[in-house]
This record gives sequence, C-alpha cells and structure tokens, in this order.
Amino acid sequence: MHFPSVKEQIDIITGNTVEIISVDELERKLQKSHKTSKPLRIKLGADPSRPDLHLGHSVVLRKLREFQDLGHEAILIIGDFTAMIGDPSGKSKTRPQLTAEETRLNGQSYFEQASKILDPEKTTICYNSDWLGNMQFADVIRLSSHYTVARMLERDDFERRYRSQEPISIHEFLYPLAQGMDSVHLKNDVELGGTDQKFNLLVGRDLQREYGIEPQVCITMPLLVGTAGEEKMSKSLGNAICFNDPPSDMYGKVLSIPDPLIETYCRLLMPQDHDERGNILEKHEVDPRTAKRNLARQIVAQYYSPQHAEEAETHFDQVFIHKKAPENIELFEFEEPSKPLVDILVAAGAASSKSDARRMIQQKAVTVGDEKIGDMNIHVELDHYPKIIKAGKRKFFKVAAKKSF
RNA sequence: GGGUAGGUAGCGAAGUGGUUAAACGCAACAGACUGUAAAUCUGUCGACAUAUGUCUUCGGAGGUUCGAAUCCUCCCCUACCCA
Repeated sequence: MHFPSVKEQIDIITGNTVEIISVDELERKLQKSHKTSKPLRIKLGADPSRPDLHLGHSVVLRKLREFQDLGHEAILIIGDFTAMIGDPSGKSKTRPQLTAEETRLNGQSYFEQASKILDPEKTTICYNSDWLGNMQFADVIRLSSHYTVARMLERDDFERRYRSQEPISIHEFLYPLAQGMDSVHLKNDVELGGTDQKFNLLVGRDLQREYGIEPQVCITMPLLVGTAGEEKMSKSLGNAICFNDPPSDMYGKVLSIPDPLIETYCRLLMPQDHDERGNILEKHEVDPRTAKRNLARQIVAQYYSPQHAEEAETHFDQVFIHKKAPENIELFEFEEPSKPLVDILVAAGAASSKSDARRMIQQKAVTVGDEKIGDMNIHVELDHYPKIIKAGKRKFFKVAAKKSF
C-alpha cells in the first residue's frame, strides 16, 4: 500500500474538522503508518435505532471516506447492542426496544445508505453486540470502576439535564463506557464523530489507555445546521434532508435553506476536491440564486445522478416557478362515479381528516382541474379521464373512475 | 421508607368548580409575497357534521356535584430533599 506523504495527508484530514485531539499524535501515527505501510484503523460508530441517514451524517461519513481514499481502514461499527437495550430516558419512552432482528436489518440499511459516500468494498463493518454481548456483569462493574460520576456529569447534556431535573438513567452512564469498550476491542487509531460526540470519544481514548492500548486520536466534525438555519439537522426536528429523499424533495429542500447557509453546505457537503466547489464558494454572495441551484444539483447528483439532478430541477421549476402540475403524479382510482371531494382528499392522503380537508378547501388550497374550489360539499364526477387535483402548494394527484372490464 | 413539587393537545407551557376544545410559544398546515419549500405578513390548527350542531379529551380508575382539567379516594409515573 502506498500512502501519500504525511503532510499531504494531514492537509486533507484537517479539512472541515472542528477539533483534533491531538494533531501531534495524529502526525506520529501517520508517520508510523507511512514507514511500516500499515494503514490506520479509523472508527465511526453508527446508531441503528434510527437508520434514516441525512446530510448531517454525511459530514462525518465523508471524512471517513477521505481516510479510505488515503489508504486507511474504515471501520463502521453498528451499535446494535446498545440499541437493543433501548433508551427509556426522558421523552424517548415511546421508542420501542428493538429486537435483534430489527437492529440487524437497520444496520444493514445504514450500511447501504452510507455506501453512497463510503467505498463499500473497503469498509469493515461490525456489530458491537459481538463483544459487548459476551461481557459478564463482573466485567461491567470492573469497566465502570474506571470512571467517576463527577466525570460523567462533565458531559454537557448530562449536566444540563441534571440541573434542570430531568431524569438520567444509570444505563445512560454506561453508554459512553460501552462505546469506549468498542475502542478497546477494536484498538483503532482514530475515532470520528460530530462535536456532540466529543465526550464519548474522549472516554474511548481514556479507556484504551487504562487497558494498555495506544490511545485513539479523536476527530470531531461540525454539526450540520438544518434547513431552517438554526438548530442542528435532525430527523425529529423535521429539518433534515435524507439520503433516501426522492431527488425532487432533496433538490427543493436544498433550495429552501437560507442564503447564508450556502457556503457552509457547500464546504461540508461536497468533496473537498469537487470541481464545482470553488465555483459555488465564489458566487454564493454575488449570485445566491445560481449558486444555490448549482449546489442543489450537485448534492442530488451525489446521491442519485447528474441526470436525476437535472430532472429534479425541471420538476422544481415547473411546480414552483411556473406553478404547473409535475409530470409523474400518482393516480387514485375509485369505484363510484361521483365522490365527495373531502373524501377524495382524505383517501389520497392529502388531508389527515375530513375536518382537515374542509379546512383546506375553505382556505382555497384545492384545485380540481383548473377550477379553484370554494365549496366543501362539492362532489367530483369521475370518469376514465383522470382529473388533476392540487391540494396546497406541492401535493398533486390524479383521480379517475376504476375501469370496470 | 419519609417529605416536597409535578404529570394538560405533536412539543413546551397557562389554567385550580361553570361564557374552557381548553390562553400563549414552537412545530405543522393553508393563503399572499418571493429566485426558493427561506424570510415576512395573514389565517387555520381534537373528531364528526356545517345553520354559531354533536361527540371524545387535560397520567389511570373510581367518587362528590345540576356541572370538574379544576374537589375527594386509590393507583401509576417523574424530579428534588431527608433517611
């Protein structure tokens, strides 16, 4: 295996990071690896309880990919053991404990999605239940004796929750330790994570030292801000752009970000060596519209293809700029020759209840064919020629009578 | 084990016997506007029906009352303090 020079590697690795603990150690490890031609082992933990990857995840995955491209070994570790225990704390009561089967499936799905960024051929994937599941209670006690409550409470969110009198379960203290055990087991050289993972990464580093292993270098990456421009991107906050979002959604969501975010998104979401990167960075202030459209195309192209990106743009222009119906829209067929519009909206999923449907009609949000509907008692006549119904700004569908022959 | 403060709609948070389906904020949805699904402004935001009608909600189960989210009893859950 041939590695680029240590200096070149450091340049690439440092890009976009928030903190590297410590750069000196990283350099030493790289030098050693260069000398012995042995790749470094780079660890990234994955939570299989929420297998919907979004662009926020991509930031750290991209860093892992850069390590891969430099010739190092990427280890994606699925935290299935901890996911199986579930998290009874606070509001996540509703979150069901996952079965072994579910976590495996989620882990698989995670890996497939992550492969849009990683090189799957060169990714080692493992499940931490393989070693954590075999630990005895005595082992756990021994492990927990390495850490103190006071140190645990150093962690931001623990401290915050403790102060605001929110519950903290004991097992939550064990999570960082479990994650740290992964590092002890894997003997990895580097662990990646978002800035919110800093504490956990450091626990892994400490534990490795306690267990007589060369401590890992911790690299934290910025948390991506969500589309609303304030909070971090997260599925539950509803501000996420997911890997699995259809191209048109993905395109539209990128366009909806506030202009000042263009630069950040460009830096964090495009490969450091991407051709268009400089272009967007240069233009985002003088011509945000063009820069953002370009950014949106590039992002869609990464997860799908340049062609999909073009189509998404066309779709967007048609629906939102020209306010016309898109080309491929879902068709709903009904038995009856005539059906209340309210029922149709519910059946098509455009409204969550009949009251909701009425509300929409009342608010002049519904168009059948070219006609804006104001009467909520109206029936729609159905025949074999599909009628286009528009509910709100972006919900389109067709309705027709079911062919009976 | 004892004490204190709590559990209200998707979330946060008012309300302590009746004009309360329940203030307010956030989220969500719609309309206007815009290069945009952003920002801003306006409206909606339990369900069912539409003529200002009906039904089900305030941790759970009972009870008091003409009437309870609001009072009583028991139970479940959370935080903090004392042991």
